[in-house]
Amino acid sequence: MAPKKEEPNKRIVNKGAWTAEEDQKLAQYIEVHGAKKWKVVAIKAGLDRCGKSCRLRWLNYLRPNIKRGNISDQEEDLILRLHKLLGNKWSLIAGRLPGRTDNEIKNYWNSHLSKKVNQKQKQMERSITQNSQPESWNSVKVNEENSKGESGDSKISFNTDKLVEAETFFTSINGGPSNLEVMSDYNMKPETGFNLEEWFDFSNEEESSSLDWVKEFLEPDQSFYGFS
DNA sequence: AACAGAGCCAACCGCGGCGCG
DNA sequence: ACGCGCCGCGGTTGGCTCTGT
Repeated sequence: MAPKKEEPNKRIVNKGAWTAEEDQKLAQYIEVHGAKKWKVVAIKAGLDRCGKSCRLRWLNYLRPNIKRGNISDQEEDLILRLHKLLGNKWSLIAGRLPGRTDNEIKNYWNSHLSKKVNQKQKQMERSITQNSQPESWNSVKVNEENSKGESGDSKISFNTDKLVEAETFFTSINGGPSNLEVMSDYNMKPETGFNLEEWFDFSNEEESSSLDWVKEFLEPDQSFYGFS
């Protein structure tokens, strides 16, 4: 196949790793003009990058208050719990972890936690063939279903086991909803009553840099997936 | 010391949702 | 109502680093 001809008026954009100079240009521009209209940001900042690339770089690397590495046990436990509840909704999970990005959490899950969960699951499968079903079995089964999540599907899947846990979870939080039964249909986006995505919207929260809410959320049982 | 394989993470890609003309 | 462009998300990939042989 012949290579595509470059369109005459099409900007040529850089790809690959960002240089320190590019970082500086982007950060300086956003500091002055703010982070909106990424396509415009890319052009006005003098970067040969697409808007998408600028957005990603800013959100995952340059944005202030970003925490990098060293995910604490508390954060890990929270990721496990939220993933169990939401599946691969990385942006929602990241929204509850101040300073963490969806990309970082996704990477952390794929490289660390998914293995842990799989190991634990296999361990349980072994024990189930030998003995009776362990108490925490349902939790792992639910997670397995979530992990299968179809790509591009914006719906949040629920099954009955998960709903029971979700209700426990939300009612444990001040002001949490108690009408999750309206969400009992599988693959149903909560149209009435409680809206999960709304609950995970922190745009108006003042304490987004604090993990205090986690203390309310975390139950005495620190080993949600059967390990801690 | 050299190589291979595994692990990790930054960045890209494709798709769906949304707003606007 | 429709088409278009932009934005945001989740999945995937490429390349660098680490570890074992």
